[in-house]
Amino acid sequence: MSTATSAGDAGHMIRVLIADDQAIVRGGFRVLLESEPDIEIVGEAEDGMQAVALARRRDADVVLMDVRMPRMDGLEATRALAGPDVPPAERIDVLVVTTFDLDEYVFGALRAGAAGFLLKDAQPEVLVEALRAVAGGKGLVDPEVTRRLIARFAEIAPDPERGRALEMLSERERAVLLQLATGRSNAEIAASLHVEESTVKSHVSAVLAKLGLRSRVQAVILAYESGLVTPGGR
Amino acid sequence: MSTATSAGDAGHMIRVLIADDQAIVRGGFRVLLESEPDIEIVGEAEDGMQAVALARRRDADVVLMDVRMPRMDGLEATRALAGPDVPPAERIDVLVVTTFDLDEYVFGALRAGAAGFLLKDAQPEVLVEALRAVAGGKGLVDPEVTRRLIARFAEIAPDPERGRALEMLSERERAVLLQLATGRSNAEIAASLHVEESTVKSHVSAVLAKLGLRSRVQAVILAYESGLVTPGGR
DNA sequence: GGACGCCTCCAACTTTCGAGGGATCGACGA
DNA sequence: TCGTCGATCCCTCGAAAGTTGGAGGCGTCC
Repeated sequence: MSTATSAGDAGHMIRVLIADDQAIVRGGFRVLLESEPDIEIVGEAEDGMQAVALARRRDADVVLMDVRMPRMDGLEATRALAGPDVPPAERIDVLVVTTFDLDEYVFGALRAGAAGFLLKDAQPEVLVEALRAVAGGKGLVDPEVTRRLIARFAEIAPDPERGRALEMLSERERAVLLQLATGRSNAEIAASLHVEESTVKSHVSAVLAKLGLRSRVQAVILAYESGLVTPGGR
Repeated sequence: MSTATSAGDAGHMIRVLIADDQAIVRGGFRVLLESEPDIEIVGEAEDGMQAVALARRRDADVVLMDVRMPRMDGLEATRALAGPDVPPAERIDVLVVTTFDLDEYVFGALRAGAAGFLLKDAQPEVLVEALRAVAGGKGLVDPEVTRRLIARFAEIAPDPERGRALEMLSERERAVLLQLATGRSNAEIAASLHVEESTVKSHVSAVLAKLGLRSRVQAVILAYESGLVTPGGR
């Protein structure tokens, strides 16, 4: 929350690395960006490996990342620079720019930690604007793909309303439900919680009774539907 | 895919309805938009009820929707105009514009079917641009909130990689897994699939064996984690 | 024609669940 | 102080869930 020192600051240049396997494309980006007073191109990479290494060595603020690249693709490289496994202090923002408007790329890039996603046919001003937004701690998704992103989001987003029911559970019962949702048996939950299996059974029964369910499977489903646990559960 | 007749077309005006409970705000939007040659304000509403009714009666292309409103809030109104329960032909695009940058509003609006989400402190040009984008079948989310949208998306998006395992299942086995993920018992699945319970047990055992799992609960978890089923499961 | 995978079913068996009783203890509020 | 609630444990018992080892039919591929 405090890292972004307002990118457009006078005197503070946005250090950009361009990663694309085609020299022509890199050149295009370069001429486009070099005319901007607040943007500085600190390097070019022609594959994902180079992109990750150079971004770190040159201390880039933002990496302009293509998806299709040899050796390591843009999504993997994004994961290495901005993914959930990277310590927050070491993260480098990534703006993914690709020719291909594929869900696989869009959702993949965003899951990988990209802060922005643009199509290469976007207006040059949009690219620059997106770069500034990303460097400023904001995000930007091409309007062309935003609709699909929203649709997908609506599809997979849990309903917080359904989570209201979970409020009637005691703390311990919620803990047990959390364990249930990992697929553990009563015996395993007991071991993990350092209590007897009989106790776990009591809790499970209480959970089912309070939520009006008939089996642990239904409890797990509710845990997912309500957002108590998420597929990417970290 | 074919509806969007390129909003900025000469001769084709974007019919906009403004929904906000504060007259001053409506007035602000009005003067801002009336100077645009391709935008036509077809009405104003001061609550959600009015917004929905007027949008339909005036055949609006886009509704500029505030969130906090009396009688029916903007999220509910959005659901009524663009929600998943509305037949595609009757849907009216909604651009949610609010003062408050709350996750509840952002995610709520997008889940409700909004095509765009802006904060009221956005630049006027951005608002106009967003309006055109939405009318053109595109989407737009304020860069200020896009980061959080992406982060949330990454958190809840299933990993398609984990779905690869499901490919080794037979069609019938996948059908059984789908039923499992609704919380049905073996007996209920049997009834629903018009087979004997013993058959269902065979299939369930096969599913568990193929996926290397030990209980139906784990199978259901995999179904969610892989995206075979989603919380918003329609 | 045989091998193979899938779907359907069966029976017998073990293990796990989950419900239905209790019980004790401590905390907290009326 | 009493009542309530949560957490912990106990036991019983019936009902699910899963395993194992079949079997027959059906289609495909070689």
